[in-house]
Amino acid sequence: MKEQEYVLENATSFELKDIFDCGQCFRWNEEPDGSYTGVFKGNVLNVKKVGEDIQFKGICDGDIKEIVEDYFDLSRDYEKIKETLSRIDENMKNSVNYGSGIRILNQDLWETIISFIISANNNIPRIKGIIERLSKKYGTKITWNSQEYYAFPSAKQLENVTVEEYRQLGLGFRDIRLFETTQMILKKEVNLVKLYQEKDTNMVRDELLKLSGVGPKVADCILLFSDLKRFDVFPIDVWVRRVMNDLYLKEADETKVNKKKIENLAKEKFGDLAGIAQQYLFYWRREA
DNA sequence: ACCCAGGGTCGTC
DNA sequence: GACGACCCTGGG
Repeated sequence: MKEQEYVLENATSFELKDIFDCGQCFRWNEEPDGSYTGVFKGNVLNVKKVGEDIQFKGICDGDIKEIVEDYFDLSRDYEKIKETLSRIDENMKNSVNYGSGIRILNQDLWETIISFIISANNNIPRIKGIIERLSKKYGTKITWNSQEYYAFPSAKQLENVTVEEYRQLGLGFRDIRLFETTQMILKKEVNLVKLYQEKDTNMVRDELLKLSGVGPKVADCILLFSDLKRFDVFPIDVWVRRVMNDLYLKEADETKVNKKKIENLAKEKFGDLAGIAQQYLFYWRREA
């Protein structure tokens, strides 16, 4: 663990605000100078955009270049993805244009599972607060630039945490779900390592659905936003339901729109790119 | 003061 | 399959 730097020159499809505010992650915060600092996979990193260059610096558990290339999904051709999606229709063209700097991060699977269990029927400021308190109380401290950061706690670090302690942290009714899921993972009732080896996305989803607090929406978010990295999913939340109804289905009462109908439409329109399409649409509808 | 919604899931009917 | 309950917080 030592301080390192890396510069990605002439970056395309890489806007800090789009990446960190599009709803996929909860631990990146904007600094006064417009850069962002975050904690992930035991690293603390500051990311700054200067012209078309992206400057990374921080303390990393490994080689910074490799860590950045993996986490920021640098090997994927987002320009091509955007081109494909833009050709679908005018709506997609607009949403892709709005969130043109989005990249889907390769986040730690365990952290993503817990984070999205916490996200259920919750709002983003509160989700961030809960995760921060959880990390501060049970995670490993990392000091950088004389500031203290806390890594997301491992399953092992949460092994003996009680439901009551979770409740005190402000988890609300999700306390029991966090407790049960942690125990299931520690006992390998759901084996996270094996999830990476399974090719069929539906098989992986079925495994994730065994976890307490993981329903269809959360499972799809885990599949898309973690380093499982499946793009052939389409997480449907209130915002996506809204935007899909406004653009395509046009039913009077959006809350009564059939989920299966949305799923089928997404599959038909976006195919293997449904996940990333969802993210452009979500970000566009929520922010614009 | 009061009500409502927020990246849903779960148990019950 | 539909329905209500669920903790907590910020905004109207």
